[in-house]
Amino acid sequence: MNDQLTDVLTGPVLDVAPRLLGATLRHGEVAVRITEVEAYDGPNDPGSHAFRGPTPRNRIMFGPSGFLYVYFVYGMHHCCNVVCGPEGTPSAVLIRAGEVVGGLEVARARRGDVADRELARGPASLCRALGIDLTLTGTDLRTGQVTLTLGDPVPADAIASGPRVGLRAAPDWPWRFWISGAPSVSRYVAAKARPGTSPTR
DNA sequence: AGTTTGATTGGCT
DNA sequence: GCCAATCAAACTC
Repeated sequence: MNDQLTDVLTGPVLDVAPRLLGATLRHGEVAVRITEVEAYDGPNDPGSHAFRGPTPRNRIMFGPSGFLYVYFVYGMHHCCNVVCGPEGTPSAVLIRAGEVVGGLEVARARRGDVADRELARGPASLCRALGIDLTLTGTDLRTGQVTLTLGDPVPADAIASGPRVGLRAAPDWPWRFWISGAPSVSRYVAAKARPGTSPTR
């Protein structure tokens, strides 16, 4: 079964990332329309978790496209990615933000007292609204508990791009894509400098 | 076996 | 604007 989703996701990550804008990610009742993503290009990308080769955490990225890669950071947050590219190419697209379009009550209960447009604003907030955690890494997005459904492509003139958020490596690559003007798009934050490292001298 | 760090968020000086 | 929270994974002996 070679559906449209598989075909699209198996392409180059820089094509896949903007194509995921407007797509719907669903887990149970909660569904999110994606408004912001970032591309990570495996072995060629010092910002990627897969840059230094396979590990227990990132191994799902080395398999075929169409699976969910979830990781845990800062001792409290989950972030989720869609694995893309051909098998053996560890590329992925980080799902950074979206608007809740289904299961609003459940999402509100998970997120607490925030405005609806902020329910899935930022990658960790999005995972929390959707109830995504480490147990869901490796989920098949065509047949699993978490599913991805493509929307109509967002026109190129409605897509903006810029540097990825919070990266110390390759901070200038403009591999973050978002729907221009969408209120759920997160704010840009530069990586914090490492102590003892001064930019000049 | 011990140390460092982080694809973040929310609360407070 | 700045900084603490909090721990799994990666990295370094």
